[in-house]
Amino acid sequence: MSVKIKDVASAAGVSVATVSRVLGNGPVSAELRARVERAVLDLGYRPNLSARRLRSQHSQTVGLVVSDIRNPFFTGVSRAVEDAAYQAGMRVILCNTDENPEKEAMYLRLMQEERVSGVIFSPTRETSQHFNVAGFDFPMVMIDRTGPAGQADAVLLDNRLASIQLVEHLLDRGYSRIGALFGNTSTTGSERNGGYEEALKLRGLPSGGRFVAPTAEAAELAVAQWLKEATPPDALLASNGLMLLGALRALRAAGVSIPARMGLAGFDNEIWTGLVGEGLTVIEQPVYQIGQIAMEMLLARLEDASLPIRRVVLNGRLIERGSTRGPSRSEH
Amino acid sequence: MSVKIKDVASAAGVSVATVSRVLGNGPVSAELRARVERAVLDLGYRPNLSARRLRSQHSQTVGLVVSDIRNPFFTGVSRAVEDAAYQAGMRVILCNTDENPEKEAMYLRLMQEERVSGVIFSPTRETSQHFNVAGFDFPMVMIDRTGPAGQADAVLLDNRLASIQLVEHLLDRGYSRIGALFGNTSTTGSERNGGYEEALKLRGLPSGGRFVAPTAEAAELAVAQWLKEATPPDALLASNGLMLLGALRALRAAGVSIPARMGLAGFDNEIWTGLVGEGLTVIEQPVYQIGQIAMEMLLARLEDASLPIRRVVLNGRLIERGSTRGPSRSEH
DNA sequence: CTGAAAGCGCTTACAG
DNA sequence: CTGAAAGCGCTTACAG
Repeated sequence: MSVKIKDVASAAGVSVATVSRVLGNGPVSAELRARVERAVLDLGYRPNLSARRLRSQHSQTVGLVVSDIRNPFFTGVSRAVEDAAYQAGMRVILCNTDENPEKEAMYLRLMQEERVSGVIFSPTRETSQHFNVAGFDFPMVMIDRTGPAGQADAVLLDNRLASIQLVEHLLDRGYSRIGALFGNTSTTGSERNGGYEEALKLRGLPSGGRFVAPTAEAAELAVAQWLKEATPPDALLASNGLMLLGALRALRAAGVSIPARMGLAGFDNEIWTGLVGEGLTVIEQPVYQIGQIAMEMLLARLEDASLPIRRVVLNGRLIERGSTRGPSRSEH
Repeated sequence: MSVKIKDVASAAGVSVATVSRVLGNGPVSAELRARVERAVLDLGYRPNLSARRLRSQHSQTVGLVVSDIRNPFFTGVSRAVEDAAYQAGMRVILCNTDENPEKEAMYLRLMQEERVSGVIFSPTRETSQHFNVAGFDFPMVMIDRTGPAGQADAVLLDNRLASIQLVEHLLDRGYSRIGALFGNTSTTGSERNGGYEEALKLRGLPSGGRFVAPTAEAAELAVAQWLKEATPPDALLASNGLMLLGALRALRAAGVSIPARMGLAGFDNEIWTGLVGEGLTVIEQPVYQIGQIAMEMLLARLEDASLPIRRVVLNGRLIERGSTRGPSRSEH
């Protein structure tokens, strides 16, 4: 079948150990090294990574476990993780869990079978509550969502602060009945709701965040219903790109003008948020950096397992656009 | 360290061969099977996939080599490939090549080292021209872009037809000077240009497609310059989602009204194309199916290497939106 | 610096 | 149906 280390050894007239050392940059005389390199090229030899992993007990592989790679946030993160991983000579295995705790469990089992070096994980709230990092042979870095309190490294957005910024921006612009939609499957939703409530309470205003599935469809439905109620909000905050999209669709379908009749703001600076109407006000997350830092933290821990557990909290950036320019004066 | 098959064997009082057979659904008596399964559960045993792969000579892994996972087309494809792969008990290794032939070569070498079962590949034109599928030990399925003529399975859009549909639609709507932007790194761009020229020639109209890097930035620049020329087009066709975005930005920056002063249409039904202004007319690609079919073709070939080489060509779907409603009458 | 030998954790003929 | 043994392709002590 394919050429193996033994073939290279005979072609170069050395032992397999020497070939292995050349490949691994071990101590080899210049002459033998040259002969081996010649033979590798001539034969087109490619080491078998399964054999190498089995023998060396290092898989040089990291798992990336997220809900759906098609969520632009995770798309961006994954690209950063890949870049950093390949630079460090590691492979990435990507897993989509669809916010489903059973799939999460299944993929984590798979990661064990792969004997991955580590995992970068964005868990559902359910999973993060009752699972024990100690039950796994590999370190984990949580991204976007907190894992079990203090058990693992994490890189997160300051969700509370971001929500506060968004709410205060809306209030400054003259909106007063601020509604909000949060995802019900992650800790992120709860944290953002926390900031939202805090900011309103500070001004003595009532809050009324609603929790729905973190999808465009669920958000669209929720907003459509909300508009039919007695006192609908005059501004809406949506907790991720998909939900912001759903909210926008519902408002358009109902003919509610933005920003006059309804202010609209949310999370994730996706391409379309800058193109739609006069633009949607959003909190931009440092997506690429989140992936990059997660990978750095993982590599650091692989170097030194005794490192203290770390949480890196990044600030989002408020991008003000037309969708929050303020309510129409005519209503006052 | 971690529990291995030998531990399970002693715990169950059987040989390692029997444990292996239970795991692989081989012929084992009900009694021994039960004892082994008990032991597997008790010990939390997880087979080591590197060892399994080395011994069985089956990696159960496919490589997915694309230019950038953040291109929504490839994001969608990758999700479909993952889904199909995991269902077939296979793993996916994702590689981003950034339209760079050197990275492509590097990752294909890596695929050899992984001893992948097969690769799903979207090559640059340069790579596809002078590379030999026979030089690899694994089968490939090309997606989105033709590989070396007739050497490998492929699943493609009918790019020529799609371009024709787009051009005829623009002509029907009253546009007459139709410009076009195509990516210069793939066969896809050439094919789409072919359809574009053919459709115009049929009506006796001049064509003038321009080839640029398939990025939003390059397209934006190209359109900005085009607008300054003596006779700019009255409609523009852009060959993928990123270029369509760039074109849109350039038109907005120049204050050119769509669809009155300039019709705009392109490829890829990305979310924002339906949200912007009165919507952009696009050809929708069956993204998920492309990934799904690619994986099916790969699995079929792994079953039977003697299968004839196949090309699956899918039709796009024209979605007519406001951006091509027709030029303003005032000009006539 | 170099080589012979052991062994990583499995699967798979081979016998029985 | 079951087990003892060989071997997948490497790396890594161990001697020299």
